[in-house]
Amino acid sequence: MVKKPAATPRREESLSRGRIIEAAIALLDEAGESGLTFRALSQRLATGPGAIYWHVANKSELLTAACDTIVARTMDAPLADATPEDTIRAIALGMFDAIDEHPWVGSALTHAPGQLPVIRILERLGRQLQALGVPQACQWRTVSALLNYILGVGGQNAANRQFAQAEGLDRTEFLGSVANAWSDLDPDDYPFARSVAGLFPDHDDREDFLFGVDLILRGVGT
Amino acid sequence: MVKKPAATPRREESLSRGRIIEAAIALLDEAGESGLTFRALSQRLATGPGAIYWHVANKSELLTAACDTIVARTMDAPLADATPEDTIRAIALGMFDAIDEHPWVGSALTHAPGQLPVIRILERLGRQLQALGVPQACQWRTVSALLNYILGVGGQNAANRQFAQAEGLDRTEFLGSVANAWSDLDPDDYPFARSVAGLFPDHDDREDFLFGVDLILRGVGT
DNA sequence: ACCTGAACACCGTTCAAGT
DNA sequence: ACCTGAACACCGTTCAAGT
Repeated sequence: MVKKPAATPRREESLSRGRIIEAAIALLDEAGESGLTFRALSQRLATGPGAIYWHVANKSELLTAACDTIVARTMDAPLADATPEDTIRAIALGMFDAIDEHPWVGSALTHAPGQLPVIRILERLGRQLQALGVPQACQWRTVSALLNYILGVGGQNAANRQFAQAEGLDRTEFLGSVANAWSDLDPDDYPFARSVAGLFPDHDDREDFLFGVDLILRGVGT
Repeated sequence: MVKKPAATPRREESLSRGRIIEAAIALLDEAGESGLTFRALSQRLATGPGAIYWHVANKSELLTAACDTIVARTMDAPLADATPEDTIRAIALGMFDAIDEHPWVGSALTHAPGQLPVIRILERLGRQLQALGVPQACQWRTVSALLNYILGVGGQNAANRQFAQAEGLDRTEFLGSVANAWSDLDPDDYPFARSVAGLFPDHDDREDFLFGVDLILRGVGT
């Protein structure tokens, strides 16, 4: 008598877009950007790869949707009443911390220009610029500047993490290896990079990030 | 008598790292980021995929090397004597234009944190900040801010191009479709995004970019 | 030393077939 | 309507074998 091979365990709830996105986030957090695979995802959901396509158009849409879940959660966090400047700082720091916790969000944002996750951030920043009295004609350029700075830092952070992970280094080891590489540069060609490599391992990413936000805000104020 | 199948045409010069990078740049310019494939590249070089690995460690190294060629060319361009501020503007604009011409450079930069292409930009910017009299303790944070802004804009530009190309739209059509999508947002949830969508299709990316650079420079000056 | 190209271990995506 | 899973058309990378 031929016995059927042990069936894969039945999932309890039926598939849904929400459950798929939830599983994608968990996978991305555990295994990084390269860990999100339709095969790995369908295994986690106890289904076949094809099933996911019933609820989601393709991988890019899935990644953007996962990113949007994190961004929405971050942007919906209530903020204490504060000056527009402080609120902008809080929004920016919120994104910085979210990307720190979910590095894949940094690169997902870069790959979804003009999409909902980016719009959410832009909307919150823009309102504060209006409150700040930035003239209408300058509002677009000013949010753009703030947003692009935030996206730039986020992308670099994401890439740093991925790089470190690929080499099996932790943050300190990775920064150390970069600092070493910079110190070995030709003194004639790269005096500045060398001069800055020394104080590199002790710096605080978060403080540096905020410094840049303040630089822009100071520019807006004048 | 068995005839051998027509041999693939012999290449004239032998393979070298330089020729591979050159071919990679041509391929990236013609077919975009997704066009760079070891198969496509080896066909263009009239060789097998394995041959490339003799000269180049892997795809990521190849992409970074191609990116570095463009960045080096851009950073080595002589600049007219000018104030440090104007020189910084020229450096930033040089990168903006290079990414405009080679959109893949924008995303390659994001994926090579702390690597040579980024160092080249950082070095040039940093020297101007020194000339500007930025105190040593602030130099790292200030270049970081400028650099991250440039990388952020570059990444967005690259993504915009890729998106437009994937949908078969030109720049104007793409901007129009984004503006439409923004105009359809819920008026209660996204008033700012909607207010800004209107003047969206006529804006000048390059001017917006420069506006952000000036914002940061103004912040540095105070 | 340098090159060849088949083979390996993956991908995202599709689609006939099932329930 | 929703799910299954084999199949398709790709990838990057390796490696025995050639010159």
